[in-house]
Amino acid sequence: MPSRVGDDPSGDANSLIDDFGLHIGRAMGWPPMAGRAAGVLMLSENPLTMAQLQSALNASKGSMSEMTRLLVLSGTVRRFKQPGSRQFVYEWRDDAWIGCLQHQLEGTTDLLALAESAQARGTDLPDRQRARLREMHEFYTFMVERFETLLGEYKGSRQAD
Amino acid sequence: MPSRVGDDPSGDANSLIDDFGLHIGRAMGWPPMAGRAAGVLMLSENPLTMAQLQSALNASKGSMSEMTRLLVLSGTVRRFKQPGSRQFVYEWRDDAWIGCLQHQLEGTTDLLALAESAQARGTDLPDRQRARLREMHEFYTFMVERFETLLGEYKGSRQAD
DNA sequence: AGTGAAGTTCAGTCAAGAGTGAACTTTCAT
DNA sequence: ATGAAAGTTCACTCTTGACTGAACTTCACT
Repeated sequence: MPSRVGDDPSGDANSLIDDFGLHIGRAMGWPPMAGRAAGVLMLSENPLTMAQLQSALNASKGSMSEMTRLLVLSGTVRRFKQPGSRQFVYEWRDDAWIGCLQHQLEGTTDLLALAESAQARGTDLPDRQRARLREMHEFYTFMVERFETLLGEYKGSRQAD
Repeated sequence: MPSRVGDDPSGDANSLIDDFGLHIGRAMGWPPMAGRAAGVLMLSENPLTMAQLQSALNASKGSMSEMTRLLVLSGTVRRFKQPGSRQFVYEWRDDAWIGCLQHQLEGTTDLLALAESAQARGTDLPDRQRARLREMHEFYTFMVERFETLLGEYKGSRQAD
């Protein structure tokens, strides 16, 4: 079972891949496999076909289909066809981290929505509880606003390169 | 099975509790039960004993022990004894959201550590891959720094009240 | 239109993790 | 010191969700 990474099939590179799987996967709310796929693509010189990804990760075709779907959806990976080829290849995007930041913003926005709904459903509660729901709402309002700023700022800092 | 929330045992309040369980629990990397417990405490007029939490959530003693441990550790809930009582009570903290923000900061710091380790392990890779690892490192450096600012700012905005 | 390769879907299997409850330890009032 | 109540631990069960693989669909070239 060859599992090449870049051109270095060492155990080191593989443990790095697995670390990505565990940590980035968890951070993004992905299954471990998606994080590992992200790691492989990040460390690959060239775009990879699904078959290459599959053998690098020692995984099934079905799983690869799902993972590439997730990665493309998240904005971290680009999917395209090389001219004259009938199969897709996948490549880590230069602006991948913008996608991750956007993803965090979306998650926070969902929690803001929950806070709003909670506040709306709790109008007839005693003062203290209403105050708590208000604090929650204020917190997530603050967070969403700041995340938006952060996203703009990060995009800007990259264009300045 | 009485599951009172505040003084309103309606289905509405319970579905709100379950929403907390699903969304906040997920956001904090907790099991659903911890998020539900957080919800009950947030919506309770008075501090609750473990027995009260248990009956509100219709859960086991062992589970309550673990959940209160998580919540106290996260900094969202305070555990103390009322004078003359032999049992602990649990109360949602005024500064609970600071704990959540700190938690996010810690998660991001872990990813920064991963990025550093990845960069260190990838010094002999070709340019393109090294550049990707550098971008990852820069991204998480940026995020940790900004989260720290955010935390300070949020703390400040609360003191101004 | 026909053919084979590429990609997707989905029912089933397997593993990870949440929750339980009984046994155990700690704590405190007497 | 003793005993009852409070709290913790842990082996087990049950649920959830990740991954597989075979059947199916889509696509591009002839």
